[in-house]
Amino acid sequence: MLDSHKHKEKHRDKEHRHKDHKKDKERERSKHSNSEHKDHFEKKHKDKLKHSDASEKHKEKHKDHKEREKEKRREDKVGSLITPLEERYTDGSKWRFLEHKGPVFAPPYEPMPDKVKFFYDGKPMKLSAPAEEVATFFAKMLEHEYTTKDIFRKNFFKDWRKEMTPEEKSKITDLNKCDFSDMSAFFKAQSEARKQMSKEEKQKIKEENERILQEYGFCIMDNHKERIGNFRIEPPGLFRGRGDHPKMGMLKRRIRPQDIIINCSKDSKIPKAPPGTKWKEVRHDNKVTWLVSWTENIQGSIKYIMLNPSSRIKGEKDWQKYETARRLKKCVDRIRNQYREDWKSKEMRIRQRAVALYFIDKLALRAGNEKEEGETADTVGCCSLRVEHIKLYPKMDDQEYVVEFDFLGKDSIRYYNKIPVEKRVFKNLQLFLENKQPEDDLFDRLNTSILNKHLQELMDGLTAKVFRTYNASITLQQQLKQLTTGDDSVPAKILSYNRANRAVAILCNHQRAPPKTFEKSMQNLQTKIDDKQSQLSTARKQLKAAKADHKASHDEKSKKTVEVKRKAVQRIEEQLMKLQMQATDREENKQIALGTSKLNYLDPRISVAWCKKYGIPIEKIYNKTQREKFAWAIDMAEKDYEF
DNA sequence: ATGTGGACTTGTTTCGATGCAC
DNA sequence: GTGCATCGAAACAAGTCCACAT
Repeated sequence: MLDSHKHKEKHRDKEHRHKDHKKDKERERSKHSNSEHKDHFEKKHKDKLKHSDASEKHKEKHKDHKEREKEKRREDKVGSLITPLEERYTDGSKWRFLEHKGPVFAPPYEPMPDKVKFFYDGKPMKLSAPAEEVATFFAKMLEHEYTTKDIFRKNFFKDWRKEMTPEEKSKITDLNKCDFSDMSAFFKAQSEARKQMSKEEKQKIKEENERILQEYGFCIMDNHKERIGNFRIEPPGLFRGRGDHPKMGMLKRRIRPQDIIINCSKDSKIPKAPPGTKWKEVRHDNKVTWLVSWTENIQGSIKYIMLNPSSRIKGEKDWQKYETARRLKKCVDRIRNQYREDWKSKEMRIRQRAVALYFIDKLALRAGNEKEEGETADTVGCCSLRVEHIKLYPKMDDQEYVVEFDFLGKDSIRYYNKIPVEKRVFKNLQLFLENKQPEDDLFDRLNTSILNKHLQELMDGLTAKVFRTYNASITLQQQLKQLTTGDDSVPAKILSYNRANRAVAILCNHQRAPPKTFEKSMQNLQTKIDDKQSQLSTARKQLKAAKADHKASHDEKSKKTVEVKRKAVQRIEEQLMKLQMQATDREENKQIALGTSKLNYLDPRISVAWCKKYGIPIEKIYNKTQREKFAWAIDMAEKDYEF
């Protein structure tokens, strides 16, 4: 009794300190960003001084003016981006005013035409509307591999039966006797018909979508009209978990207004629920960023409607993330020395923590939270690695102390890697493995919460995932420096950029299945290259002939011809080179997905600076959406930006 | 310490528009 | 114009991390 009381007391005390500490943290953070900001502008001014040269005074003056304009714009923009963050958000509030129109619901179920039949045990059977709707979900997926999986079928059938009338329930007892093929064919025809629609019809649908977007796709947050990310409620259907998910095939039920929580400001126009319905709740919580939420029935988790990545609120958060990673850059050496020291600790928990952190740092592994067994696919991250996921080889080929990793990570993507490690790490791993079964935790004295608490003490705001961000961004920067050659052509530079990006994607294990049409499209490209090559040799011959002709005649006309031919050769050479770059890029990219790292791990200012330094149009690196998401960086970074 | 709900980021897959060769 | 490959966007699943309760 007494003990537990004491324990509580201590705990509360700790909490207090924790909270105070947090306030300090916020202040600390503000200071940081302020000085970053000042640095940024000071450096630029210095540059300008250096550049001013008497001979170029006029030009410089003009540029100066333009620069000033630009700078002012940037200052305004950055000002609006940063200042409010610091002034307004120290209390944790995310906005002052929020107004929106609520979500767009999935269209109601449209019963199938009577001519489309469902067969049970070979005989046609008319289903009640609710049972029929769920049947259509299965029918629509009939071509998909999912429907052949046992768990999927079992879960689907169980949930489907819940929607049936008592009569249907007693009759339909075996999924194998269900024939959805007619329904499936109907949907295939339907989607075919959609593709065949006339231009006018397609245009009409497009316009209607645009109208809905205009009405529901935007909100007002603190004086700004902002794009909403996902304003449509997810329609009902069958749950498609990834990997070996124990819940695949379960019915994802239809979300109704009475399931919806609306979040907006008190003084805004409150969104109206559809006629005859009511929201579950309307709240006014400005400590969160979401506009709409509901609870999903598969895992019981909450889903949200939030703003688009281009919004101020997401942009600021993104910017903050990279600033944290840059602060890690400043102290990463210290932290690395520290964990190397900790490999020698007499305490097991500290050794485990240090080895895990080493993996997170070196291999960019994810933290690895515990998951509820049986609720999701069996996947792991660093802290949740099990004995069965690693193998130790004291010697392998010509390397010593090799660790082989083989496990399923996020989204059940396989992580396979063999890496030599320091002897001390290896010895520690051997120690951690002692007297354990394959299914036991490798780091039995560690979890993400312990690790993150430790990291927090090493650096304010540091968590496991910051290492991924940091290592990804620093790798991009180093690789760009290493691979880019100043006098390369633009396509060659872009190949270098993609290679740098690729190094990061490999580090983060962002794999992809080679596209189904990969071989073919590679061949097509090769044919193009071959064609170009023969074009080139023809053009070269023509140039030679023209030169000879000119040598003989020495007239103006032949001179012109030589020039024309020379130009032609040059053009074709360029085209050929571009194609070859493309082929190389595609081949190297066969099993690598660049998108995720580009979007989530690479400080966009590195890319912006690189573009500016080498005169590459930003459009070659970022598409429209990406430019919108990274608007803050495009505006902020100069050619000398350093991560 | 441990568990749980909640909020937010990160990730793959699917869908749909676009552009290109024929 | 047609069919098809490619690409961008939407959809939505699956992580991380934190606060709070016990």
